[in-house]
Amino acid sequence: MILYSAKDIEPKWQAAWSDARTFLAVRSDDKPKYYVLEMFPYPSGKLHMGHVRNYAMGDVIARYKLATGHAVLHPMGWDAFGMPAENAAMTTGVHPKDYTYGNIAQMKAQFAPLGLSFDWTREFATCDPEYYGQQQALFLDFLKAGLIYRKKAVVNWDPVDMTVLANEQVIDGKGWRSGADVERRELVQWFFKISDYSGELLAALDGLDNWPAKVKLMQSNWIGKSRGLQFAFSLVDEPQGHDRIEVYTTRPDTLMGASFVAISPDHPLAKGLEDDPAVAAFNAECRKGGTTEEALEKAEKRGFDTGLTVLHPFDTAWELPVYIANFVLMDYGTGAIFGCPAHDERDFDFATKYGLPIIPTFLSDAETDPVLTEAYVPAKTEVVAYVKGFAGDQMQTGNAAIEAAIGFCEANGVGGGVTKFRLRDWGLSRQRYWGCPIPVVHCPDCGVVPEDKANLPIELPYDVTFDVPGNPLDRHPTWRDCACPKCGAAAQRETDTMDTFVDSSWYYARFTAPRATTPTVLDDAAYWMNVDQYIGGIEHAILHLLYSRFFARAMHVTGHLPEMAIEPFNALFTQGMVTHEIYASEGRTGPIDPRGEGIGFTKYHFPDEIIRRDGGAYLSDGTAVEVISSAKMSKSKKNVVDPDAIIAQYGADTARWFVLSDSPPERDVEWTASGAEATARHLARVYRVASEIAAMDDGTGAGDADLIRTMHKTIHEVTLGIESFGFNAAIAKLYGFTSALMKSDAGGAAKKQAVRVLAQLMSPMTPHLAEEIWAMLGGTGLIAVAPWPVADPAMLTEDTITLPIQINGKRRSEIAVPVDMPKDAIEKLALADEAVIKALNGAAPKKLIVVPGRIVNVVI
RNA sequence: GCCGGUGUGGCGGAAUGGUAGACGCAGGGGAUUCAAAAUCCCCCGUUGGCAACAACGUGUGGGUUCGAGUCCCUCCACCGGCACCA
Repeated sequence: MILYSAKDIEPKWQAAWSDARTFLAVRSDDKPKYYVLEMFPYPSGKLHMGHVRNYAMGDVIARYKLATGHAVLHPMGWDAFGMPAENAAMTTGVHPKDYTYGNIAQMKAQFAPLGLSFDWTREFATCDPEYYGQQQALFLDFLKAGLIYRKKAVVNWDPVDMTVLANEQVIDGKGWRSGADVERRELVQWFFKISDYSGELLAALDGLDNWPAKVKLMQSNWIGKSRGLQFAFSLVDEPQGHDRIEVYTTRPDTLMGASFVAISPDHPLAKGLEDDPAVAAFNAECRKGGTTEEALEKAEKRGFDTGLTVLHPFDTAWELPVYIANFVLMDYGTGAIFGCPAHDERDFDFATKYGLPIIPTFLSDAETDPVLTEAYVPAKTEVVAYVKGFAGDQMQTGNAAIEAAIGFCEANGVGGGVTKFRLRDWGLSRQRYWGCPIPVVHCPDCGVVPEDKANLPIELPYDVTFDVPGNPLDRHPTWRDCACPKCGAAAQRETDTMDTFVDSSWYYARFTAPRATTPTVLDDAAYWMNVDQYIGGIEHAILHLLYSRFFARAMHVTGHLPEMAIEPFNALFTQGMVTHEIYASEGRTGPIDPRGEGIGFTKYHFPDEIIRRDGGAYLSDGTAVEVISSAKMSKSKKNVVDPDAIIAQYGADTARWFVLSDSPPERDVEWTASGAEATARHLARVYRVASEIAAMDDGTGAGDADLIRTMHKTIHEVTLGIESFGFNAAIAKLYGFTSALMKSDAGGAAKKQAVRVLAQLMSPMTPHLAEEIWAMLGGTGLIAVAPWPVADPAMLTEDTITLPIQINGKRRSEIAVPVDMPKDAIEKLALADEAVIKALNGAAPKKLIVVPGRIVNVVI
């Protein structure tokens, strides 16, 4: 018996592809181009199964497109800046640069045995000066084009470590290392004017036909277009010279129910009142905790009565109290709101807490002066009776009421209707070392001066230390010192670096000309762009993808991309995670750091430490282990399976096939040892069957026609499956075809034809095995570039089909009919069916539904 | 808290509004073997029944429809995102 050995065949074919330069992206005049891109990885140093899945999917597409005659661009690179390298520097003393490039080398070595069809000649890392220098050039062009500006913005401030923290480093409102209460503090930072594009980024979502609807919806909600009323309350006294409070509301229809005004603790008026120690203390209290919207929204709603009052715009005898409230955000609208407790749950709670009036403006019936026990929030389409309103009595809530209210206010000189977006400008400044330096200089005379492009790249200095928290660039003895590009005087560099999202916002464009001495080359970009298929995690649905869409537009405005590339990703696919069971036992290993292993009293175990028997799970010493349901593979939970080990045991084809076969690609897939074994067994079976068939004489057999028909159906189904990302369904069809091939009594000629097609259909998933079989059956050249098989349409239809017969929607019988039998003939046949006759019992059916080719339903 | 998604046998899952459970795993039975491994064949939602078959069945509760896993509403659970994790 011939045994299948992945170990022997996989390196052989990888070398063959490499020698033939099979995956080199080459522009072509006579082939259509196809650009397939998977979100590039952060070089953590360790390839995990999630990577394998992501890149296996991209590889299926890339190889399929190659076989269907495209000039394919399938590049790979590294999203290499970021916090982990600095954390490693702090904990182990390794330099971020050495750490990062070391990790890249390791991961690249782990990629090799997977047999992925990358064009490695285009590889780059975002931490290469050749890359980030071009990014600095883009920054300067964006700055010149007015797409970048400076303003104050809040950051998480650790008052003990005296450093800015990422949201991830704030745990329950405390700094992850110091444990100190985090404060929100303002810093002057650089911003991209993404909000200038709010309307366009929203409108253009409509054209993204091959994006998941959910991603478009999430982006749409994130951009958050709203229609509302902007107006001002007059302050009764004029504290600190303020005579009015500007308010934006999306619910002007509740204006008659206003019972208080609340301003953000960061509102100029609130800050102006800080001479009062009580106000200062309250504001300081509000500034505690992290900056995330989640933290702010979940915090207890608190208010401080300033004692100030404002006048209701429609009744100057009506004074409303002014509160400072922790739930009002300076970043939204005007940093001030009015509260209508009757029709908003949060305002209702606030009013109850502080004893404020609750004034209904509309009700479900005409009841007057009711006492509400909770906020009354009518459904969008509910018709309500207004007791206090703008347009009289009966009216729908929702947009009609809001527009009516805006119209009434405008007519009476109270503010105006405005359209606002929720999307905020993108702050790109980071107070960190391991990122792209922002290429500006602070000159004592000229102020903020952009660097000369001739001085790019502004390289990160290597001689830095991480012994104290904070940005090493700030305390570097010489790196900051420079000459002002404008006047030549001694000046200092900006020490902030760029958000790593900047790096990943244009790498797809750089891949089209990765060695160019300009950010892009228009001619190459015009040829390869857009990305025809982009693949990555759903966790990037909003930020990364939105930033990239903005960046492509900004790059077009500054002449770095053609107009056709302003929506850089034609099609998007978001894949699920790879998960694994978690094994936990009692026992404390002690916290290593606040985020690491050993939190609480649970000890986790790697899958290969576990022995399954009698339906339980045990360690080798017999200790029982709790099996916790599957979750995303993570180091802290130890529920990881190392691709290296799987490849060593079964080969890359098994790993690839399994991660593609077991779940739909957009859903999570659970890695199971038994599943991997079953896959290995199946691939061995395919190999064995192919070997046996290769040894057959060319002849005919009784099953020839059936086998060839099945073959054409499989070609059709697998092709459709690949094109629609139905990899798991396509693989199920390949199982079926293999089994048909084994059972068939077709002759050698037909079987050889079928097995060659089987190899071709499998080749995107299991390329090495496919090449081996192809060679075994005398296929010409590499299967990777052999033309994709085409199904004969005539082979896809059957002459007769089985129609199920339902009685009152329940299946009761079936009839076999010619595929083109007319409807009335089917009706006659159905009524003649034994089960139908019995059920009708002589009566006529109430209704007879015939869906040709599908079903018959007899309604009695 | 807000936005988005998911929920189907013991398990992963399949199913243009039209036969629910394809395909795979696990399990059971058999063939082969001195025996085992490997391989091959059959069975396999739940309940009742020897069986034919019947009833029930796609997270919960309602609705639309001749017909709902699929569409609409409610609730529950879990997952992703929430602007400095990448």
